[in-house]
Amino acid sequence: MAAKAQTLKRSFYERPAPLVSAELIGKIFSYGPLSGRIVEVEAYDESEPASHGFSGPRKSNETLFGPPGRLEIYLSYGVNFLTNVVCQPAGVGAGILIRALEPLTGVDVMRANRGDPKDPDHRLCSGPGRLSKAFGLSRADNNTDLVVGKVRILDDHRVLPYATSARVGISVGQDLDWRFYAEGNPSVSVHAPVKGTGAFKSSSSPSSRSS
DNA sequence: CGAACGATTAGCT
DNA sequence: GCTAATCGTTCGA
Repeated sequence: MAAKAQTLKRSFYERPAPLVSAELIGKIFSYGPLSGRIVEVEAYDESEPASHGFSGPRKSNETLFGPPGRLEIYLSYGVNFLTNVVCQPAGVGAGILIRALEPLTGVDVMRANRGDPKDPDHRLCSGPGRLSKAFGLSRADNNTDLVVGKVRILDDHRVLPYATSARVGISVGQDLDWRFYAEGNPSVSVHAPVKGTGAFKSSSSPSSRSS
């Protein structure tokens, strides 16, 4: 029977970020005619320096400290917009970075938004900056409500197995396994493997792997 | 007030 | 594999 997808309720987001993260894997990220299944996320918390909310509430990260169940769009490296889901009760500053989606509908629009006609489907939303661009999300969409707004996260009751690992792209907080991803899914942004902290010998760089 | 850096990505060696 | 692009925020003098 075709399980109909329904919008996640507010209460879904009103829980700790790592817990919500695990349950977000397999859910559907939807914006108008565009949709994609969530296959990779990372949890963040104000209590650890890896978060851009670590230095406390600011005008720029106001959304992150606001009510749960909203979208926070954040400009990274002055180049890319990253999409976050605000979690926890208000004021905690916890969020979830959406890192990758498996495109479901509106693939042609996504490709147009990305501006690369040759981009294969599985790569359109393979990365936090990429999926934001594919969905046309920018700073103007900051603070969008995921429960009653134009962007929704839907549950079609499909369960997707996931694995966990340390988060990527950060220099601190790597001891926490707060990255959740659908193992084997081609849309997962398989970033560089977690590197050691510089204790490797000079000859131990087997970079002979081809892409 | 100036310098440095970041939850990334695309493009070149 | 490595680095530039690009801008808002943070930190130090």
